[in-house]
Amino acid sequence: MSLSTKPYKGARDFYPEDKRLQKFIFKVWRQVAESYGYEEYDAPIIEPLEIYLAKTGSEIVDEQTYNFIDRGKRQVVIRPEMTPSVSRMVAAKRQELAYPLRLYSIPNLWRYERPQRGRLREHWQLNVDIFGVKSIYAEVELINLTDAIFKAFGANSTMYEIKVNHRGLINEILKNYLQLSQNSAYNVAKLIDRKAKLDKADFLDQLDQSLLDSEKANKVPEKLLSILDSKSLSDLPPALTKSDNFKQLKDLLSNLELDNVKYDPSIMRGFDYYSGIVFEVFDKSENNNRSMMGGGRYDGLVGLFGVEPISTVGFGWGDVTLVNFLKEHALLPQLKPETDIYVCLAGDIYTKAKDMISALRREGLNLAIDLTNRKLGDQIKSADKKGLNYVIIIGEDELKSAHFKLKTLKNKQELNVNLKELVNIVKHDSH
RNA sequence: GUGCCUGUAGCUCAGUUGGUUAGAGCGUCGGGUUGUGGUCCCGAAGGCCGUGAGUUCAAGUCUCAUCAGGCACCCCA
Repeated sequence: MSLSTKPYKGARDFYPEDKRLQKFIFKVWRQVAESYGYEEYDAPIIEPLEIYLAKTGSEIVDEQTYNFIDRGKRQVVIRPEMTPSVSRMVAAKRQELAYPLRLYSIPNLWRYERPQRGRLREHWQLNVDIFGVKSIYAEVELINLTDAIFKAFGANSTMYEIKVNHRGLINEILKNYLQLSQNSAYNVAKLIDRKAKLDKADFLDQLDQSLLDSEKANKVPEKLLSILDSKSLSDLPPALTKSDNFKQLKDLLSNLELDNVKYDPSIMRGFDYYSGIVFEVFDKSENNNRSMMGGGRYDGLVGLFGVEPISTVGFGWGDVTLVNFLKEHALLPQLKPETDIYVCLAGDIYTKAKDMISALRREGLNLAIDLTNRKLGDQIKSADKKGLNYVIIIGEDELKSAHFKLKTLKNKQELNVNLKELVNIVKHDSH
């Protein structure tokens, strides 16, 4: 019996090629977040169970976390999301932080679930949060930031759609407008969340099961369907347009100068802690039929740590869904290896060539030396296989003349150059 | 946790209504002479057909179980 070479189910190995893509994604995420004034932070990958219990949503904690009892008999969890951690950190230094506080992080998160397209057991997630802003300008900023990231990856607004809704407005609809019981409201909320995945008949069937007879008699299904069919805020019944929540949504939409944002009454978001506006971005391609990223306002989470609550808006954006998006729209860049030059040695001259190589490294070039003393053809083959473009050959002749044979693998060119010329050519090409 | 689909070489797959020693392409390794790769030519290695049972004269092919993977649901990035 031999050991399996496969990575753990739902988790990934990152070979250099994969890691290069990840580095590229993180770089874009960081650049855009920092261009909006967000600062990077991090937290432990293990957290006490309690910080998820209160508000995350029970199924995630009960059934989808990696959790265990540590040697000190503490119940701990490998973080399934970042929001409770950052809330904890902010609560801990609530008095001394400067607001608005803008934070971002790219944690690796784990959830115990069956892997499928766009959903693994592990992913890297960009988390961006702004603390201490009560107005919808916080939401405006984060949605604009989201859009800026898409643009930075080369996407255009026909490739994705930003959908917004308001948790408070949903609650008003369910409790005041439709007058649902506590229990029915809960079930209907979960059902609305699934609406996009159900066909009309199934949706109606499940709606029927979620409601009390008195509610059905009260025309709840008809009223609800009419609301869910709303394509814009102006389609909502007049009774709802007077609420503050409605006004916030309206304000938000009028402040966003994007042509791919729209109100969608079925956007719910899974986490229980959302308290205001929520938003999600969807790939317009049918092949990626699930939410790419999402977020919203959660004004109550910091307060759970025993301090005065702080208004917060944040979002999470997973790398798996992003890569699917980039692939789908042919936005993956050609990424070059980090190594600039492959050094082939003609003969056993490593010791003599060392100074020459060091001199090149001092010029800021990345050099990989072939240490095998194989035939030159085999050495060049290695460079080609690694995807490198430049090869220099160093042998007795080159050491004497202080020149290199610089080979460009792409076009088979071979130049005899000195150190300065070599540096110029390679640097010019790779930067 | 539930459902559906799929397991044949490192990878992608072909294997006729069950019928002798299991196939291709790519990849790998070696060769085509001495300091020059990608093309081309020649050659080689590499499979208990996921695993276990059953049906049959005969199983890669049929049945069941089991494991693994994919997709969908649940939930969510």
